[in-house]
Amino acid sequence: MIQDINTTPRTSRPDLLAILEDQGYRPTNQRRDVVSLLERKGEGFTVEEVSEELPGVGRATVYRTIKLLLKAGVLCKLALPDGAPKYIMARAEHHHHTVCVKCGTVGEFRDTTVERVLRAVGAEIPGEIVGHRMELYLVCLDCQDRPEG
Amino acid sequence: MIQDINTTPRTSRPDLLAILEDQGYRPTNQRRDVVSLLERKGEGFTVEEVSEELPGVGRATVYRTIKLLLKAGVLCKLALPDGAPKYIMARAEHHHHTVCVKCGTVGEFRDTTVERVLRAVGAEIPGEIVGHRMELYLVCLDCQDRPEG
DNA sequence: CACATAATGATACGATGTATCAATACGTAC
DNA sequence: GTACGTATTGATACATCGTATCATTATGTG
Repeated sequence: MIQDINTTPRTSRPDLLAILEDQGYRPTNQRRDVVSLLERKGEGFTVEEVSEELPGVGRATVYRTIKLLLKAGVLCKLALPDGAPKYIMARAEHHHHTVCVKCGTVGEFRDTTVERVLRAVGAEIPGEIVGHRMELYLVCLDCQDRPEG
Repeated sequence: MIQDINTTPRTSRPDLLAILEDQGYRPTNQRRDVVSLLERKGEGFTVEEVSEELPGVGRATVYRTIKLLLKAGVLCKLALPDGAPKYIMARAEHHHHTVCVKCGTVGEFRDTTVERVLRAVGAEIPGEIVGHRMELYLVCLDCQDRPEG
């Protein structure tokens, strides 16, 4: 029922730049730099963090590129308990995220039951469901092992 | 299974100021002003909006008071699709929110299945679940009726 | 009343973006 | 390759959502 997709291979590294090109966007050097860094990172990052690591690319351009990748569906934006945003490479399948509230590590899971329940709930709520957001917050095993992080 | 708690009476208007006093906070005039406004609003608001309606209370104090109410559990903080925060008076029972992406109206629902599924998912994920976030985004009936809102 | 402390407000600051707009790079047509 | 129109960029300013600081003020208690 539940699939820990962390142990399954990630969708074979998509060529993010090619995805942008397919949508009619130009493959500029700045975009090349950004997606190249994201492909190396992948495991949960903030935009400011990316921007700091790319001093040669303007901050606005980093935001713009990440916004394009979000729209293209190759990035997910998720929220920490306080609402702070965090990004992670998306998978092909719809899924949800877990976030360790101590170390910030992001995990992923997929559970068909969750989707079925959401659909059932949606069917009984007036209005047309157009999306949802769901994150599980946890203390990961590593952080449990060292109580005073 | 699903309860539309929008039609059930809200927890008999709690005296927010008394709740703060019970926690050892002083019932100042500013806090009185803030909670009085929140008790009249209730249906989804931002802090800036509250602050603008209370020119006599400093912006920082509004934020501080709302933070106290959040900690006390009498307010919920939820996120719009873009992550923008919105607050609403909490109910006694745990519940989730729906947000109309057109008009921003917040609704509430409670579904025991959702909680059971989340517990089941949590049991199979390494680490200790300490919280979750879930919002449904929809286009409410009113907004469906006027297509170009 | 006096005193210790909690609370306030002004201000500055930090994070997360978006809008503007002149300068530049890119793709295409020749 | 050149010229041209347009997409993109970067600098800057601005908007939102908060928090930190700190001198001033209000509050509760003895």
